[in-house]
Amino acid sequence: MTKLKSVKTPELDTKSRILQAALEAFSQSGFYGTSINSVAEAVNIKKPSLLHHFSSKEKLYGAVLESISTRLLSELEAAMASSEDEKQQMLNVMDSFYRWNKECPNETVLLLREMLDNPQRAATAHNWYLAPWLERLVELIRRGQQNGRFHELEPMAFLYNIIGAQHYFVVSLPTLKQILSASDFKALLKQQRQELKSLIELRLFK
Amino acid sequence: MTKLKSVKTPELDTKSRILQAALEAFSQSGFYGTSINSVAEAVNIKKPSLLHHFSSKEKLYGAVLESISTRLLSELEAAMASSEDEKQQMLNVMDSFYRWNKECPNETVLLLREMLDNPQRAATAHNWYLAPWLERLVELIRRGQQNGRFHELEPMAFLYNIIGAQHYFVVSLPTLKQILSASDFKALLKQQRQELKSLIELRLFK
DNA sequence: TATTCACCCTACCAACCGGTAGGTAGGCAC
DNA sequence: GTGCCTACCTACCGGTTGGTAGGGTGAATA
Repeated sequence: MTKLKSVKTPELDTKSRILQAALEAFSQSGFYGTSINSVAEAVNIKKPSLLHHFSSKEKLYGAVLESISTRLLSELEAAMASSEDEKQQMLNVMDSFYRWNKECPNETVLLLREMLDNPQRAATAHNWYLAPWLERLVELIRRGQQNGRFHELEPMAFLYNIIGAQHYFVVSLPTLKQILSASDFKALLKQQRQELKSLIELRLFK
Repeated sequence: MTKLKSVKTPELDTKSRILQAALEAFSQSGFYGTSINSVAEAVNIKKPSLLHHFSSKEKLYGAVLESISTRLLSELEAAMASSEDEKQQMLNVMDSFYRWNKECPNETVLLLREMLDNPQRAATAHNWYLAPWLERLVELIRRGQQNGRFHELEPMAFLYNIIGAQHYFVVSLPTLKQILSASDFKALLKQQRQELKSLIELRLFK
């Protein structure tokens, strides 16, 4: 088991520090690969003290997932409220998704892991993390198509490819970083973003 | 731990049956979530007998990865040799990638898991499973661009988005299957494939 | 016939897992 | 003071893990 680097934000209370360390651990090693002991060590407490705050490993894992989910949802709401224009709204939402990926790669990875480990739970109806994003964006595209501003295409299939491309790119960044030189890596980051934007504009916008 | 259904192909020798069961187990539960005992049970032998064929869990895991890797490589060679025309070659390779995803979702999932679990090992230079695909396709696109048959774009960024979209779609199929009705699911399968093809033709082909 | 060897087994091990029992120290209310 | 709370601790539990030791068997080899 790799030792986790300790979380150094003493201004947070213990519970938040546990959540933070757990997010990092679960995203790096997965549910089974993470021991609550290692999480406890990362926040400099003993295992029973951690279990005082979260009564079981499952509960801790659930709390991490929930904190991600609520945060992601509020991000979406903000992005949707930003504009009235369909094209701009579309770009804003994708931008918001990109920013989340970039700022919280741990969360991105963990949600993908959850989908691999537990597809049935990940899919429990409205709990699935991508569901609200897809729903809102499908509506948005349909609206744009009725207004004659978007090309005719299957919104779901299109969105899944775009979001999937972005999602996959983010989770493979650690690998790419090891393969490419620093300058190539940085260039690819920019190019991928631009390329994705081109795909959206070329395929969706009239 | 979920019990694995036993592999019922008695014509294979034990070693191959172990590999097969291990692939399924690792892809479903990951390295830490899989016990070699459960793999042994799936092929109706005891744990020490499994360890007779693969001397450790790591070795078994490595053997599974290697068998996938060699298979994937031969798939690529076949696809590249299929045509001289750049456009057709491009479509053939993507088709080959698609077929692999479809026929061996376990392998697809496992390789993604490996990237999440162990980015540094996954990236060990020429071992990375996508490296040969990307290399060959980058060359192909460059050639097409010189011939004036492909649009000017950054091959790597374009390819990563396309392959990422396909890859991500495959690993989320189990989740999607639980969310959508059977007919919607089937329709989405078709639409996504068509949509991806449209993206390639629209963005790359002149 | 004697020996080797691949294959599979039972029995066992130390290490680690998630979780519990029970106790201590300090803060706050009365 | 007493009582009660939160936060943390040490010590321990049963169960599971990856891996080892060593024995049996049957087919090939000398």
